[in-house]
Amino acid sequence: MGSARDMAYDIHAMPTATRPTPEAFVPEGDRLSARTEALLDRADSLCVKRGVRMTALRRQVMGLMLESSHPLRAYDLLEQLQARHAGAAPPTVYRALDFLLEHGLAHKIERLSSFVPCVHVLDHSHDHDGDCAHATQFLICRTCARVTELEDGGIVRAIALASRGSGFHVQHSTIEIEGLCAECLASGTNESASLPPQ
Amino acid sequence: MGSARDMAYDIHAMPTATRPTPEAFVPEGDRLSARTEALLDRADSLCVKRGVRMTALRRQVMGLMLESSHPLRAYDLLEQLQARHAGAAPPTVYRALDFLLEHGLAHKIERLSSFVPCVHVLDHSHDHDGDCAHATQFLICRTCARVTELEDGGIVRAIALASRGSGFHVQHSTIEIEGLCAECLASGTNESASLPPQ
DNA sequence: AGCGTGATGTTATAATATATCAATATGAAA
DNA sequence: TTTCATATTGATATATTATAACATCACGCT
Ligand SMILES: [Zn+2]
Ligand SMILES: [Zn+2]
Ligand SMILES: [Zn+2]
Ligand SMILES: [Zn+2]
Repeated sequence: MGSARDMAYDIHAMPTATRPTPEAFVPEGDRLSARTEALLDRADSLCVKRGVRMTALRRQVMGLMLESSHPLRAYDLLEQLQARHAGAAPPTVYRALDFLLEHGLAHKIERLSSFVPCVHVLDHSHDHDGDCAHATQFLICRTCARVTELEDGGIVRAIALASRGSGFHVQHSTIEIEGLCAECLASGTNESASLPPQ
Repeated sequence: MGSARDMAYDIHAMPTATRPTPEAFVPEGDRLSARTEALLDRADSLCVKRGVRMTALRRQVMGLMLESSHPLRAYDLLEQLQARHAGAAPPTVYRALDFLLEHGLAHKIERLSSFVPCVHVLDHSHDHDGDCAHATQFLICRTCARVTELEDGGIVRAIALASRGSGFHVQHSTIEIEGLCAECLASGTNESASLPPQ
């Protein structure tokens, strides 16, 4: 029943030199917000430091996520990508996502089979070394579908403690917390944003 | 109705008219362990208390999970189910799973798109009321693929605290912790059990 | 220019999950 | 018992999510 996801404003303000094909005569309708541009540039320079390439495609996918208020599914991204990028197919998107996930520039929300850009690209003290996989937790609002990324030490410690109690060595944790965000609580709106139950 | 045990695996004790094909003369090969039978009976009586029905199909699916050392995917269950239940199709399994999840008799491991029986069916002080949705956390071993269900208050409190800090009202949390279990740590084996990376 | 590597294009298919409607079973009411 | 409403299952089709496999292309290096 996936439908009616918001259209995202497009991505097309990349550096001209970066653009892959000459097929792109789309009249540059939709610009990215200043914030998005800044974050993309930040992500780009992180990639340079790490000796990996933030290609036009990857930047475009990252841009789509940054411009969205909520998590996007792979095929949402594909659809939006196709508007500008005729040949795009599922692997196009999944590869870009794999790269972004691998480098900690995006995260997958398992419960939603959806993806969000990492909010810590900005403040990355994480820069230099390869701690792309930081410990994160997500707050998922069932009403407005917005997702908030946390990096809460208390949760991490509690998990470490409980795991140690079972003799378990933690490598990665998926923490996805569903409920109602502060805004939706305040406004009393309660229509669920078509999230899976429970 | 006949005792729950009668229905347990004797799917062929169904009205003849119901049976799709005559091919089904499977001679009752596989018995369930005593532990599984006990847990099934426990689950059954929980259902009675709640006024819902632990049908033969549901019991069979639950039994398959209980007999497995690791999480099973829906189509794993389907395949095993089909050995006894000729007409089984994807909805057959997903419906049974929906029921079991709804009543807290099983859990879905999102990271693995797989399902495990709830270990707390036994000690359910949870009996009477409808707290089917207890707060759980899962330890997933990347080497042996076994999953351990926890109910750790420390984790729950840490999550409540962090969420409150964001003005967020928690309804449900998905906590899936990947790493190495005590046994695999001890034995030093490290071949991954084909789990997803990171 | 020639080469090696990583990135993308392209097609096909696997794996996971749900929609829909028909048939049947179940338990309670009449 | 018969009747009825509802829950469950059967059966088919399809939606959604994700990957395999191989060809081609772009980039950096010599
Ligand atoms: Zn992050
Ligand atoms: Zn909200
Ligand atoms: Zn449980
Ligand atoms: Zn293990």
